[in-house]
Amino acid sequence: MIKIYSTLTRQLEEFKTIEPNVVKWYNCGPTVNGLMHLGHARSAIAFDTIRRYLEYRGYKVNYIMNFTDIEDRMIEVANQEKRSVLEVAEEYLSYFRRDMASLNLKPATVHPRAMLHMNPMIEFVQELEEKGYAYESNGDVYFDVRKFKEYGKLSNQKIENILQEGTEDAKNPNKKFPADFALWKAMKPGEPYWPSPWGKGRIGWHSECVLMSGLYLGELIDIHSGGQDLIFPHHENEIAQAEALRGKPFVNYWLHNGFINIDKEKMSKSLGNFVNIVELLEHYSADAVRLFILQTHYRSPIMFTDDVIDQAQVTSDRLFDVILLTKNYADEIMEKDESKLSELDKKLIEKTEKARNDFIEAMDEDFNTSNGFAVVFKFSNDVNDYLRKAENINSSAIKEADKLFDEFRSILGLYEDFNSYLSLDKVEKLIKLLIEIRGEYRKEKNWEMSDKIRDDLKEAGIALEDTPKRILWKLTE
RNA sequence: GCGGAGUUGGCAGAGUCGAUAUGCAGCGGUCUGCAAAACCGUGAACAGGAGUUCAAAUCUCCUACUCCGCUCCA
Repeated sequence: MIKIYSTLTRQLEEFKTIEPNVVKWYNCGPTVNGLMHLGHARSAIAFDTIRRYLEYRGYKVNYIMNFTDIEDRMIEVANQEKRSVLEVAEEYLSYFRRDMASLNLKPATVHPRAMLHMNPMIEFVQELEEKGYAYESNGDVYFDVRKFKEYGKLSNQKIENILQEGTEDAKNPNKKFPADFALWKAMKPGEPYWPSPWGKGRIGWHSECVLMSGLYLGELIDIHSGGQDLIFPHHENEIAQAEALRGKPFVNYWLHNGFINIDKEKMSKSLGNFVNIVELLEHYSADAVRLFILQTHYRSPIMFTDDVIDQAQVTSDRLFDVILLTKNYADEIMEKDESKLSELDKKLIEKTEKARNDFIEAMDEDFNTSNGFAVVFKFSNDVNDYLRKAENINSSAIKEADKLFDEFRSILGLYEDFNSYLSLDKVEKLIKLLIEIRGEYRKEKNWEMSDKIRDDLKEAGIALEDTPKRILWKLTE
């Protein structure tokens, strides 16, 4: 049984989907006005892993993650760079896709974009207005939070404590009440716009996600997720719109990931202390970054220091080694005689089963990847031990271990590409070395050994050709 | 001010009433022609104070400190 902590109830709850074996999940994605940084990566990796785990547990996960491409900051950046918002969005979007791929993040089922959904959003705001939850004011449209009695329930705040006087937004004279939030923003000079019943303007950020989640997943969804900073006001405002309009619940489980801190401060765009993913990946592998993030439970804060990510790199490399060694042996064709299982074989098989169960147990408890990794590391010790101590490596035992490593890798999103590890460059060096050694044998007229090397290589798909001047080699098959 | 999370060994980080978390780094050992790797063992922690309990890192209260949200932000 999977348990999930929901921000709304502030406790662990049994995970039950609306439809059997299907998860409807909306994750609030980034605003594409800059490069992907470690904070985005934390959120994306945490939820990517949870998604992968749910898939492992047999769910079909319909995972929607938006890209916000029209927003105050988008316009700001566009003006700074003297380009259109669309151009800015296109460029950073492509960078995001690139960085997400390099972190081995699975693409969402759909990545919707606000700009492409302007008409249904306008209709959505109109409906809110018709039902009396929204009011127009000088071309803006605001949500009247006092009309929604449960406002504040997600962030656990009383309406009178929200938005104190003196904050920028509370002073907005178009609002009836300081906490009211914009559904539609009237165009200012130089801004992009869409026509609407209230004049030229654009959609407010908080409406985008409600509308798009409804469009792609339906009115009630299983999971809605994002960073902890989105609890208020963003998700609070989503609930207000969705539930006011529809008169029924919007989301069953609210998931929020913790932040990454640098020097005891949160990493954020506004503080300018963020670490870009492109730059980080120049020094550390994507696997190390994923491991660094997943070693900590997704709701806890992470302190970023060079030391800690260095440690993660070492750990990641060690883990990779044992998985690679296992794969090397699992790929070999060995006699499969299960009646000849040694004590060590049997023990390894037992440990494999136990590790799988322990891992599932850890992950079932609100996706506790810390405990999950503890299981993975213990198991990797056992396998390392087996690989060195077993008299004969039994194919059924090592293949089970390899299979479990594959499961771990696919859930945690680690070491996806073994082929790139065995690069042609390395193969080339290896072949040249063998040719050199064979040359020594030929000098000694040790034809038995030199022929063996040539024959065995040929069988492995590497053909050697002895020509007068040099030895040519090529890969066959 | 209001709301929330937290303070665990050298570092990171789980655990939440009774077991050895785990990783990195130490230290010792095993293996070993050399090198490397690996495995095993080991030391070391529960912010401070009071209370509840047979038993508390784990529950309650108090104190101190940290972080987050209340403003665009993952």
